[in-house]
Amino acid sequence: MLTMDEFIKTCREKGLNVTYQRMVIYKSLMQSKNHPTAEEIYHMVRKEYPSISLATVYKTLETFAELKLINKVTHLHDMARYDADTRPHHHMICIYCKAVYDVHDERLNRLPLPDVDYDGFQITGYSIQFEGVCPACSQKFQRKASS
Amino acid sequence: MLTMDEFIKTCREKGLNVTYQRMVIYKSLMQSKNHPTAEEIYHMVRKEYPSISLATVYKTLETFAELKLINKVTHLHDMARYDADTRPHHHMICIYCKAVYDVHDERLNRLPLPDVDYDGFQITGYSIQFEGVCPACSQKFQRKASS
DNA sequence: ATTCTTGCAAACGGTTTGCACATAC
DNA sequence: GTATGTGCAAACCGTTTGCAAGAAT
Repeated sequence: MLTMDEFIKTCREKGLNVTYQRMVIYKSLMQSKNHPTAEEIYHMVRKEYPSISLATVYKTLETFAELKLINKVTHLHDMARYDADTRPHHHMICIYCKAVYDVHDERLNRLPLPDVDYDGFQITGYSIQFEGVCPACSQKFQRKASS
Repeated sequence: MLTMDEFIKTCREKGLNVTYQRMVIYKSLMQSKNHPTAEEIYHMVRKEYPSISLATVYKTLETFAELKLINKVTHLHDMARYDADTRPHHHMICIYCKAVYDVHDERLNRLPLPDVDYDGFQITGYSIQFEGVCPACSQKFQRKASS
């Protein structure tokens, strides 16, 4: 959540050309509260810059996310994944290979809910996504880092 | 995670015909530890039942998930969503309209990690997904329930 | 016999890609 | 001037759909 000046400075620092498109896209995302999709951002941005292309929006968002300027909320969005284990449990996702492991830990099933009624939102349950590095990728990564 | 007998019984109870395809798909998912995709299940199932079609696998998994026989791990998998707020925070997802709200609550940022080194998996962070009903859908739902 | 399910192929929709042109530096 | 980014259209790929044939009840 940067000011426009900070955004421009950060782009320069990260070796990213500062274009009008990038500024408008960042501003739109910053002003939006709903975690919009690329298509939604495209429609917002077109009001201010009608000639922008959808492909540019996709490329720009992906670039921002790689440089951690923004976050992709949906880590595992590429393909649906299923689980036959319907007990309440949590998941651990390898940031490299996207493997999903189960976390069964009773303590995590008794979190205090943030508020029974948060902004009028009625919470019925939750699940925790842990991020990290799986054993296999940990090996690869160490090998890569030490070579 | 049902035995095959329980699975058959549950299908009958839920008004689902018991077919060989459904049994093989459920068994494959049950034996798999990696939260497989539809395509992965398709390949596993084909070893035991080569003539099965990918469309059947998709339809079957969706049917199972609707009846809560299995879980879809990826709730928001349909489209990528982005967020300009890079501070650590959590999300609340409306199960009806899939709207995503932010949850900023300091207490939730200090969870005890399940184990520093869980099965060789190095955890670097986490985020919590709360599920529930947003104010707008709550209204719609109440109206529907009381009419 | 009726209803539900399957398999196929075609359609769909979100996302990516290749490439020529334009822009930032 | 060179490297980088943009826009367009086509390709891609995971998923869904319509429908005729087949299986479960």
